[in-house]
Amino acid sequence: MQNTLTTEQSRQTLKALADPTRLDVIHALAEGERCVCDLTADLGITQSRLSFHLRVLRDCGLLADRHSGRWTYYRLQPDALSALEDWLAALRQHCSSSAPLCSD
Amino acid sequence: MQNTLTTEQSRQTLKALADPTRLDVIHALAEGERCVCDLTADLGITQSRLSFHLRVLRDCGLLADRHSGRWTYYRLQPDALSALEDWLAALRQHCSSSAPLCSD
DNA sequence: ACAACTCATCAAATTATGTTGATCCAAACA
DNA sequence: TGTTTGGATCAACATAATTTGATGAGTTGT
Repeated sequence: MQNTLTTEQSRQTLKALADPTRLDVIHALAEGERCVCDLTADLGITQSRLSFHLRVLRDCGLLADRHSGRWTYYRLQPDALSALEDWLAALRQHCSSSAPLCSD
Repeated sequence: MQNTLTTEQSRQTLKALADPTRLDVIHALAEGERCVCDLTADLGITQSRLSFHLRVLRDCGLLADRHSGRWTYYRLQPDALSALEDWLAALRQHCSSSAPLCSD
């Protein structure tokens, strides 16, 4: 329940989510785990390009992977989204606490 | 209360937050409204560089500005953070709903 | 062993972002 | 009016992120 993300981790996650291709990946995985070759077909992008984005998403914890035979399956880690929500909420609360206008 | 952010707006906000200088700006403004010259001094960065980042933050709705005399004051818009939280929560719920593993 | 398949990784090319320094405009003040 | 100040904007440069195409490593099936 507590927010264990550092500012740097949050920044990496924000950056990871701020890309259209990666959001497409996330939406594709929302329906369930998929192997890379299926994702490549679903999204209509090249394999190396997808591999690049999968790595970004995995590195910040948004995805997890699993190897089986010659396939690699990727799945979402919703906890990473929760952690980011917590971090954002803490930031917002800090911002809302005291924000007087300048008296000029 | 409802989330009115489009995917594109959310993406812009995520991108805006994913920058160290801009997070510094947000933290500086958490204590209250400030004029650009004070922010320049507080953050120790050049004026044009700060102006660039203020624009990014204002364009995505995280900041609002106010002109008085020859000064421009910037302040946080915590609602923009709330809206992003809502968008993230919706994304997470969509992701958590049904995510079966592949049977292989 | 060989061939086909899945996927990661690398270098090179491309594109997007951020920084710097100069310039401009408007407001204030002498 | 001339001068200074606060701040935005622009062009040029610097840096970072993404895309592409090629290569390689591991797996499966023949």
